[in-house]
Amino acid sequence: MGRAPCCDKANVKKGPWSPEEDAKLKAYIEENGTGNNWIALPQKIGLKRCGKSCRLRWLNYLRPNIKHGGFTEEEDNIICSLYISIGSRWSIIAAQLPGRTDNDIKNYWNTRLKKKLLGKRKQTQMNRLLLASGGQDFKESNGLEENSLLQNLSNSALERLQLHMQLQTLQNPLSFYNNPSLWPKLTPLQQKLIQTLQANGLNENQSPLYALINPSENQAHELGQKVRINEFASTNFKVNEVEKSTPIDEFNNQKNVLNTNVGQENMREIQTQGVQGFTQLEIDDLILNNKGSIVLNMPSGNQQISEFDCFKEIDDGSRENLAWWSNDFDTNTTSSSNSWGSSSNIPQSTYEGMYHQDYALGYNLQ
DNA sequence: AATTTAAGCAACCGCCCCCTG
DNA sequence: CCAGGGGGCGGTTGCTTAAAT
Repeated sequence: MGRAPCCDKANVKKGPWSPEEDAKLKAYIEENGTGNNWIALPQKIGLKRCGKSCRLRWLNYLRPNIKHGGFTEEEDNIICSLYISIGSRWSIIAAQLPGRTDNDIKNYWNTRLKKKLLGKRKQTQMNRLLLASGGQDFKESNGLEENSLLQNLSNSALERLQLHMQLQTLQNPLSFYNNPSLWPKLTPLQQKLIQTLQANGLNENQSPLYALINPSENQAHELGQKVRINEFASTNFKVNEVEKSTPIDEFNNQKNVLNTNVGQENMREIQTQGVQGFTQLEIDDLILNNKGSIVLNMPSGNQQISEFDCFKEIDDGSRENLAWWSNDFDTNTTSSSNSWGSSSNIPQSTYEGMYHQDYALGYNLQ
């Protein structure tokens, strides 16, 4: 049993409003107001429209001082900053822009502003992060649903994170994302491996051992998401490696991965012939420390970082902001999509604190 | 010039908050 | 205190127009 509809669906007109309908509605409301009852309004005027439809038409097009199109650079900045801070709370965003409606801003964001912000090239870069983190694209490409780094992020949060990083990169070329010196360090043995390869003029993929710590694209695909995440970690970002396995599991996992990744032949080659410049102990160490899951920088234990630690170098002191990316934010603070109004159950201080943090960043979108 | 594809946008849908009786 | 229903909201649809082929 659903609830009763707000109007007689069979007897209401749908679709675009005619000038006559607009005129009727506008004239009536200007003279009498809405009477605080939208549902009853169309009957009074003699309009065959749903009350909600009347309300929408009035709020979005007929009421005075509505602006359409021609968004200014300043408005763009405000929309973007607020979107990053609070997500798709269009009514709140609209409240900061006199004359703009939530619907207009929503459409503007979805069709233009988002594209303006995320250029083609940067989009590709960010997709890599999403892929590596188990984002939707990657899920679709390999069907994996579990073990994603950012699986606690909602789509909206991911998008905001993406935008935040994008803007961070544009604004600060020395930020974490653009600064290799901030990227995680290789272990001494891993450095030695790479140096040895370079010294011998070998391509990385010519070494079966190297494949242990840097699987190729299709190898990663075969191995699934876990490897993919770490592959990305090895070259670009610190990411979180969720270790759920027991040591025995890890051992078996390692065997499976080695069998799949390097192949029986390569493993035999490594084990029987060794690798030039490396002792058997070092080879074992490399294999063991990389655990088959190709954990380059987080072999085990202490080097692991918590989920959001990986972003703490985005800009120092702003780690608090990152809480707003998480699902906790979306679910815990907004039991519904529209609980952000003046009657919100969120303490005002929290709201203001959140609001000012990113808003103060004053992103320049040019 | 005709057709297809993409973009823009108005309007609808359905959920949920909260007021009222 | 509770249930019903109106208002408000975000997500989505589908129509129109513009651009590309």
